[in-house]
Amino acid sequence: MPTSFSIPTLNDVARAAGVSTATVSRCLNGENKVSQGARDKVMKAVDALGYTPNFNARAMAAKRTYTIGAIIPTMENAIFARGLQAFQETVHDLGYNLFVSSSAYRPELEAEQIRALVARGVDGLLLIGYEREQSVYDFLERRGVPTMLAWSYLPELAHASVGFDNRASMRMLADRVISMGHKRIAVISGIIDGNDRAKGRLNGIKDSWIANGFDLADLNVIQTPYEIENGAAAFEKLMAVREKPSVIMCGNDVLAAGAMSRAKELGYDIPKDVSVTGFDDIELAKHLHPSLTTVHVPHREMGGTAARELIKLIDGSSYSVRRQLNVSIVMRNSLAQR
Amino acid sequence: MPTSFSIPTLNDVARAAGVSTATVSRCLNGENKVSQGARDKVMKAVDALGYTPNFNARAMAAKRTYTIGAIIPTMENAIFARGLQAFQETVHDLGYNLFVSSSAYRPELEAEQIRALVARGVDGLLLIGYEREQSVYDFLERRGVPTMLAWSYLPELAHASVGFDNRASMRMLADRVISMGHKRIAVISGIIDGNDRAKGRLNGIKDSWIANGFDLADLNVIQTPYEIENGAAAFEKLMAVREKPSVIMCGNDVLAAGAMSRAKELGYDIPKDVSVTGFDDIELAKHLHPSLTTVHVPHREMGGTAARELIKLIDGSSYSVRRQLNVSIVMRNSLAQR
DNA sequence: TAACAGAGTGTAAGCGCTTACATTCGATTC
DNA sequence: GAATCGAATGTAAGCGCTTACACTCTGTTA
Repeated sequence: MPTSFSIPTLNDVARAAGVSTATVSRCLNGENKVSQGARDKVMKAVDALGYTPNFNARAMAAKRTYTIGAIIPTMENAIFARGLQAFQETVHDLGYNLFVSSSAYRPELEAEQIRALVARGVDGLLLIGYEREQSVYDFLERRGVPTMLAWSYLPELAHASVGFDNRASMRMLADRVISMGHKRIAVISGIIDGNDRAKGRLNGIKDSWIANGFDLADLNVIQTPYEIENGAAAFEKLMAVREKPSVIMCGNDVLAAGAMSRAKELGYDIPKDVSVTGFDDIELAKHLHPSLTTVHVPHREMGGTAARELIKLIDGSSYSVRRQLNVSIVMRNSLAQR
Repeated sequence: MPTSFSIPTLNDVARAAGVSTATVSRCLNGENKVSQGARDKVMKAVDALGYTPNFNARAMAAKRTYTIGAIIPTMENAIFARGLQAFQETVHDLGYNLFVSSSAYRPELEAEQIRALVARGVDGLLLIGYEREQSVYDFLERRGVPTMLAWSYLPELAHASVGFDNRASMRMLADRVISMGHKRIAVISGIIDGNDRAKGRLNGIKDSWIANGFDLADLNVIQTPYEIENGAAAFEKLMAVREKPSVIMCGNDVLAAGAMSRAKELGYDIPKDVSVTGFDDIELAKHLHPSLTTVHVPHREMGGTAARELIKLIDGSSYSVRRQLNVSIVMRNSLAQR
């Protein structure tokens, strides 16, 4: 008999309802081969005892957790917020729970978190980007954990993924910028080491720069972590040269927001004195002044698709998608003809 | 003998190392009563097999998970980011893992997530604010799950908490605003239903308003979810009256950012035509133009303290803190004398 | 030299579930 | 009326760990 101090178990419920543990379990798991009478008794007992199934025991016996893990590089800014929100809503609708952790852009921390999540028996995993040690992929493979990669797309990628081509997208924007007459471009990039998205975006600019006949040596680039303040500092540094750039292209909207902020402080008129571009099209972008020209990423679509496809994988589908999403340039007021 | 397809277990390691499962377990859990020889054999076997402990089994046997759960209202904007980051870093340093989920400001979702987390055997819980159904607290009490409340402070609160007095803080700001000569205040508040922080902040303004001899009927308030766009829309609505307010006080910096954005679009000069204030002092606040006058909340300190105190509770301390943190007004350029 | 302490190790009993398999029993079939 | 069937239920064997308890073997102590 359970004392008032102990947590009720399946056994307690079974005893209270006068049925076997198997029947209780079947009830709780929505199997249909339980009579109405038994079902009623069980539910009454569950309520009376305030029973909640022990998840760990369940996971152990069933080897299924209905839990998905997601590891994102940061929660500090809005970059992943919208996509993750959509991912979360979708997995929830499909009957799964989501656990999120953040790796602070550190590969070794990500690896540790992957192990922790797998050890907890997650049914599937969402990871951002594709650039990580082979050993991580080997581990995932060996443990048979379905994994979805998002935010990046490479046609030759061996893994299930839904994302966009960061390099081509940024190149598209750079082509546009150059076609508007800009001949002096400076770049505020994210840290590219271990970050394929940042690397792709920077390379996209370089591709365009070279293709348009410029010299790579003339392309001034600063790498800095994605924080507003860093964008501001980088802007100041890039403008402290004799031949000032006519446009500053930023690796994402957060850096661009920082750049624009410092620009105003220093008395530059955007876009008359200098143009600024971003990437991502976070909510803030259109509320900046002037509003920010950037690359729109369909974050919600990406999150939703990633969720649905990952769950297909979990359900045993052997076809692993590689879906490329379309991005689009959003022309607003921070970029002007030169 | 484990096939190449099966996941290695403690048993496999024990067999490979030629010791008992108890010895392996003791090794892995850092107990000191294992001889160096045995330890070496075990570690070699662990490496060779690529063994990772099954977390669910461990949780079940040990009734301890070294995992803490946190449920925050939203990940969509930066409000909770800094505090949560500090919380996460601190629990990590103390040997715990953190699982985060977001409730989208919906109490029933929060309750569901609390149950899920508790069922998973988290050792402790971080919750935002104090306003929730008594049944939730009863459940937590019954299950003996140490819980820390943050972002709010009420002296009469029965639970462990570390936060600040939202009402007094906002009142302090409102007093300051009124002392600067403002006689027509309008408010863009968060949704107060089920949100004690938003409610406290709004009441703080009302307290000040009344104490300074004004009529509550003259205080124009709009409630809206914390999103930039909503702040913009609310601003427009509040300004569309004959007697325009001289200052718009916002429930947080996100709403203020939206308000300022729309203000510029509509051609208002801040702070000459209308002043704007925020709350939280997120990174964006000082990068807005003009920079935003707001209430600085020591988010990192709050997160760190919450983590340390929660873990004390988990470790059996019966003293549950109720710590009030000091906030401060940050005077910047969006608020002017009137 | 006998008794004993203590360090290192092993044995095995759970932890709270799910589920394969066995059992029961009334309804149906011939 | 016997044989058969299927739906509802029960029995009990794990799932992979931790840990109380028992045991062995040194080195000490009286």
